Amino acid sequence: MAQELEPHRALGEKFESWIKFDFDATRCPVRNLLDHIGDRWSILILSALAGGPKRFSALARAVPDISKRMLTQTLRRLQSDGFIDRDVQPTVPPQVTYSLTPLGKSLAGPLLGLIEWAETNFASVVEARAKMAEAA
Amino acid sequence: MAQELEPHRALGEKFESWIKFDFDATRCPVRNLLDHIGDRWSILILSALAGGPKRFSALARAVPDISKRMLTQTLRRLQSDGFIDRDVQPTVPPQVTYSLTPLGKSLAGPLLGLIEWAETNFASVVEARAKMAEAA
DNA sequence: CGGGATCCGCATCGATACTG
DNA sequence: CAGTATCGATGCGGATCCCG
Repeated sequence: MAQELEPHRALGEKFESWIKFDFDATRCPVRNLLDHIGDRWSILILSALAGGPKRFSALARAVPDISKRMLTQTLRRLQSDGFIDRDVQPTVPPQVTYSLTPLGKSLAGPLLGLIEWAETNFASVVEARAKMAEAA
Repeated sequence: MAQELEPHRALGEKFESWIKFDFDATRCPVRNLLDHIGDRWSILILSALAGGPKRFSALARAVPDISKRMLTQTLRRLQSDGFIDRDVQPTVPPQVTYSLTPLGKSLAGPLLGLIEWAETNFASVVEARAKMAEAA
């Protein structure tokens, strides 16, 4: 009846195939992606840049609770993964603008799916947690 | 021409709306989801269970490099978030089976999207990293 | 303005040993 | 079998100071 395999079945089959990579993070695509954007900040930064290019200080303002250290670190990593571009204008004072690469933009689709899920199902999760808490 | 907004544009607009939550993890759905399944193991466990219910030891075998400690901890958390069910058969020795709840299954869709992206774009990421490395 | 360098606390996680 | 308890390392991440 469904035109495709149910998502969770498909996910289960995917999982089986990962074993072939011996769960080596350098070879398993999923582990690799998780290791690189699964941290606290990457998805936030990527989302912030999704609306258009932003300068370093603008990013810092957009994500108020990130330290400069972590912002720099996260940006470097996203850059070396090919998700964002770094454009330096050698003016005084310097202007550095970050923007999504085509690869970065292509990641926005899947990310958006996850985020929309979070928004629609947030209430259910909170409810589930409340039930667990009162059971304890 | 696109029947919907380009994904990265849509993501950018989402991001703007998160600011209203003051980036409080207890109220912002996205931060909350990230805090709970953004760790190293949750997505792996969820994927392992997507193929069908599994017992504790079966999960340990499916994800070889997880310690019992982390497996237990991750399972408890996924359970309290309402993603998985824990079924205990009071036999000797005990049998504990974990399975995805409907909520957990509903998460499989978005997750699958992300995973398929990782598989198709893994090569590009590796290539980007190689370019960065040689530039240094 | 856009970082780099350094110091350091704190939470996370792994290994090991023990239990019902 | 399916955990719990305890200990210890490690490394993430914040705070601070400095620089071109």
